[in-house]
Amino acid sequence: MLKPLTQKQIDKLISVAIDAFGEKGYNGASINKIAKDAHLSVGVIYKYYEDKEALFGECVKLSLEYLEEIFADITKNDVTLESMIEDLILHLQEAARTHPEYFRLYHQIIVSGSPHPDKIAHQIEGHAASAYSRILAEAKDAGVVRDDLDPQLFAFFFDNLMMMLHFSYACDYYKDRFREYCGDDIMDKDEHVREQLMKFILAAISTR
Amino acid sequence: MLKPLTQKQIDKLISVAIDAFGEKGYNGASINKIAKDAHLSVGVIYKYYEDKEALFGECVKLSLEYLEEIFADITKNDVTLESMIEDLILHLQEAARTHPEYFRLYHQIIVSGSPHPDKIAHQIEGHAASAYSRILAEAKDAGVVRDDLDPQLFAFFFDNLMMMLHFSYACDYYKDRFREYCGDDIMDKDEHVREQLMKFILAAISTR
Amino acid sequence: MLKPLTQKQIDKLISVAIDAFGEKGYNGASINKIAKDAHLSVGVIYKYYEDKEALFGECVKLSLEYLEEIFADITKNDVTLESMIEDLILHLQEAARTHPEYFRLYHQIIVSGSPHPDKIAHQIEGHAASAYSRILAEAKDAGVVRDDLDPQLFAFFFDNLMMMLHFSYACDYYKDRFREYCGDDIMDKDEHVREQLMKFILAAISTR
Amino acid sequence: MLKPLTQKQIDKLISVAIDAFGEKGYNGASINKIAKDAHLSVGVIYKYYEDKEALFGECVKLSLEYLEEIFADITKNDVTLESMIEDLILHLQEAARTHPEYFRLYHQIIVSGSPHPDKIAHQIEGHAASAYSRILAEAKDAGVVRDDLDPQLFAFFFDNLMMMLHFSYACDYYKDRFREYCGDDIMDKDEHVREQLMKFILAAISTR
DNA sequence: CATGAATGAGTGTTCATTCAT
DNA sequence: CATGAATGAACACTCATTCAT
Repeated sequence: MLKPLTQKQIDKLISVAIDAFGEKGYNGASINKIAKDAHLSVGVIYKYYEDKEALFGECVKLSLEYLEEIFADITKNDVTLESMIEDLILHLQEAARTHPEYFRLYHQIIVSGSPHPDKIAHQIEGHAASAYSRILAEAKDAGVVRDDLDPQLFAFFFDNLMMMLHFSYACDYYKDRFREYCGDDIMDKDEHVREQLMKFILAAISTR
Repeated sequence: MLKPLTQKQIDKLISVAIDAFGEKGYNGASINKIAKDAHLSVGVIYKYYEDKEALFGECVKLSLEYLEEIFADITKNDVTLESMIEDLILHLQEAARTHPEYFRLYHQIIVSGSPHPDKIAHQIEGHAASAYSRILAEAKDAGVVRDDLDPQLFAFFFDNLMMMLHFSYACDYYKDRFREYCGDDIMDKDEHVREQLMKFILAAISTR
Repeated sequence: MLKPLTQKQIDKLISVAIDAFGEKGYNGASINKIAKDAHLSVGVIYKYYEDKEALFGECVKLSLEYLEEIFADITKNDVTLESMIEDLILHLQEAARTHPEYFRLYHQIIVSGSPHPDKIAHQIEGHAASAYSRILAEAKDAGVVRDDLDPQLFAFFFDNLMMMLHFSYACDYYKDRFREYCGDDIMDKDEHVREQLMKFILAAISTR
Repeated sequence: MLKPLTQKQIDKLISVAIDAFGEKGYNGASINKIAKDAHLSVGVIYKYYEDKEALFGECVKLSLEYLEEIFADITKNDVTLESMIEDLILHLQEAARTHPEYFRLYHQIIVSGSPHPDKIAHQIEGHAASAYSRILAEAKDAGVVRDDLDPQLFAFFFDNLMMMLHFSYACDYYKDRFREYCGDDIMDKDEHVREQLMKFILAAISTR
């Protein structure tokens, strides 16, 4: 951080790289093109990052940190289970719209067999997992959640729905699929989607 | 070795290719490496497949056919909604275990970088979507499904859970995530997972 | 010639090969395509010809033999210098029209650095050279040819004109060039060309 | 060696490329081999030239420019028809000796296999054709040229002789042929050749 | 030290040649 | 022995990485 590259330049680099990796994949993205788009020399990138994989790793790390914030925000506000879930969905919808590139990159991690990024990614998964588990444990104690569900599996299913939700707002393929399932104007009905997903989840987990 | 490739050799080629494409993606996989791993010459691949895209296409086609069978099997047995869903989950669990490479390839198609991702992958979606719609329509007619849910969104959420399920058995990243959520031995408890997922889904969709 | 391939098959092969080499050049022509077009297996070609170069050499040899015949024909008829030249031009015009492929191939030899074919080609050049020299020597003795011309250079200039003439009827590039110089309908005025070329040559060589 | 290629290196590259293309033709020449011979990496060629065709194009362009100079030089000196022709022959002899590679390349363009042969080569023709036409038109006006010759065909025959002349000094096959016609020492008697060719041409075209 | 042009291993693909059948 | 599918070196071209400036 004390090196000749300003923070602004690094931010630009990472931002350009996240876009590139997210759109074209690890192999499809070109370091040289990233350098050009970030108005940087290739050389300087290699001063900061060992190789392509390291740059990819950094992008991933930062994207995940961003995602982390979303979850952090939610669990801060101590409210009802229902409002928590609604909040989470709302945040994900908004985040996936304003920063689809982070989600797209997240999606690329899964597919790129790089050994390094995984660790970072799982770190953030861990956060989500524990966040969800906490929410659910509390809800269970409050008696609003049925107790014949394995809380871990529940959190897992829940996160699955959340992941697919944000991918469906951020990634082209999933966007198409979303429209195919729900009609071309589904992307204009965030509230309806939110409401329905809440109904789905609440019914799934609530005591009768 | 100078007379036509045996079926075994072709199978080996396709199997190697599916692995390669599934692991490294379309761009990351190398035809020359595939040839070497399949103990074949590069040239012979080009006798059987016009180009890399054609080989990829063949891999996709075969994977697709395999996935189709799963859905075909399920809807054949005319049974209750509950047993249908159970059947589906069971089949997906088994399929994702015995042929994870098909699901990995499927996943690669979804992330950018593969040629014609739309055409190819939407075929699978189409099959799944219509299978789900049918199941659900029947169930609704039978009055076992609540009617305050948008049927399209419902099918969408349902498919989301199914996709995440098979990816969680087939793709390394998702496998790790699965274990992180549910414990290292979760992959040995298929029945438990199935049972819990059924509970989750049935509660979500059933009339009270 | 006693081998399983009939003479007809060999003829077909050579004919196809001459077309291919003449049109696409040595490198551009494909042995496999030649085999296919000649309804022969690749293998059998390699039984008859050591390699691609040998096949090319054979094509060249046969083409040149064909050209040789033209010259042989002419010098047989003992006539005046004038009629000889006219005969030669006429023959070349006809030959270049009926068998442009031989001339096209001849043209390719010049350009292909193959060491072998040259010898064969020069052989035929030798024939032409001596034919021309003879004609001119006789004419000189008869006093119709000026004697301040080096007979060898004369024969050379004369042959140059003849070569360019047949290339101009047989090879695409030279055909275009011909038309560009003399108008689009020049190919329909063989007699005019012949007459003019004779005037040109006779004036060049005759005693005043 | 990591800062821009020096002009010397580029010149070397083009020179090597012209040799390669001129000797083996467009298809026969290998970019990788050219790079090696020019002591350059393959990659750098592609920094300077879009693709093989572009490199070939540059070689052709330079050769063309050189050939143009020859014709430009000649017509500058306003002299008699005779001296013009002598000048032209002299220039062609010298040029074909000092830069045979340009003429060899020119010849390669003519035979099929090169990209865009028409566009490229006709440019040269155009220059020559217009040069000849001008020369002859002037000569005709001056009454030194007989008027029973089709001026277009005349220019054509004239150019034919000039083309064969320079090819005979530049291309191996034609060189051998030249020697066979005129003796092994013919290449050492440029003046004699020039004188004889002039006699030949002047007699062919002059009024008696 | 940052630069960015040069590098060269690696890519997809072709085709002259071989050799099991 | 003829066949023609298989072979694999070679091709044009790319791009992550290096290093002279």
